[in-house]
Amino acid sequence: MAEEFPTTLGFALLGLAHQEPRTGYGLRKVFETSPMGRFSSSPGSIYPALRKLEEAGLIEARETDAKALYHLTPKGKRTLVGWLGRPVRAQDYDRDPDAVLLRFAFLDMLNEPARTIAFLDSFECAVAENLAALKAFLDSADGGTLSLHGALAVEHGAAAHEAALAWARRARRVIAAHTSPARRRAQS
Amino acid sequence: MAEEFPTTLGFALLGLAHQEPRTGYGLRKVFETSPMGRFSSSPGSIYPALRKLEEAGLIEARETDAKALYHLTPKGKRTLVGWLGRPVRAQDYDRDPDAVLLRFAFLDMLNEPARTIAFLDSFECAVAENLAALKAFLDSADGGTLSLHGALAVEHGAAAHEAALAWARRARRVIAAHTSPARRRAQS
DNA sequence: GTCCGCATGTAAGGCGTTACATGATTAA
DNA sequence: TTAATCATGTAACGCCTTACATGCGGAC
Repeated sequence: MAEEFPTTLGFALLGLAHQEPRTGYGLRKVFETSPMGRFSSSPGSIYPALRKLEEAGLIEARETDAKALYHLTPKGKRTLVGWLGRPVRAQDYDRDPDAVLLRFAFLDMLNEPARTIAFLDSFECAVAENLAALKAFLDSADGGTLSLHGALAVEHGAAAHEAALAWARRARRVIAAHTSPARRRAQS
Repeated sequence: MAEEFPTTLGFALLGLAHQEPRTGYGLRKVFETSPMGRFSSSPGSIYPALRKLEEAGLIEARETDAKALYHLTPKGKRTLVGWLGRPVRAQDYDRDPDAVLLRFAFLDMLNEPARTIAFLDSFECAVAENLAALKAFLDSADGGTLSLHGALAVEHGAAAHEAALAWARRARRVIAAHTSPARRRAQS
């Protein structure tokens, strides 16, 4: 049923372990000390998630120096890269914007600006679609069913979407600027 | 454990049933045809939630015209009003912004602009606090641990918070304008 | 010698998700 | 009469949450 295997939390762990092998505790610390905290809270979710990733063959604990550091298996890396490569659908951003941004955050591991740009393309489409839906709802309901407060609440959502669009455009510029002469030469 | 009884979905149902008594199906329809859809999805969550609200004595099904319409009991109304009156804490907005906006949307049932203003006060504080935390994180981590993509992802969050602040200020103006001469006379 | 941070878990509970099922009424 | 909409559910499953529990090592 639904079989979306690694959970958002699972992908967060996968991405972090790929950045640098860590212990379970080390992973927890990241959640506690960064905005990534939204994806977890304390051992009750992390340790079981790690075990499931391990059972699925996506990570392995390697004993290094008396510490068991988790690192990605090839399969784990494939899974992570596959996740990163998915285009952003409107429902993705609607249901769980945080997960979408998590994907963006990990996208730098690919070191392929073109992938990031493609991500931002689909991101903008998705957000624009959701924004249009909100506006359509406001137009259709306004002057009737919707209270003043209700309309304002929907407008909060619309404002958030507009901010996301502006962010995406800025991100695109930043990425482009960062991929200037030096890197572009190194790539081709 | 944690005993936060009515779930966000529960409060959504409470608020909708208070606006106007509806059948379970009628409530479902609201979720399917409005941005409130974020709080539910299909019967598997709504019917059990309704039963729990009924068992807790917050709503009652009244047989009207061969249809069972749910309406709030006095206790249900007290619970709802109590929820609406809570100040917004930083963690509230951080953990579940949607729930906070849902509260705002229902706030009009009180018909007390002062309450709405108080809500917006605490809302702004909460958002500002979260925004400051994100900025502090960016400042502390920048130039080191944080990748370009990571920093951009955090900035997306910051942009959303700033949009929320701007929205709150605008909402305040709209509410104030709506409470102009005519209503103000009626109130005092 | 005590406290704090490292490090790793388990147990109970609840809630939402998906998917399956069923019937009545009304419109084509 | 066949399809859609109204109307109400159940069952399996999984995941997160909270809270509890434990042990080691270093610092003061």
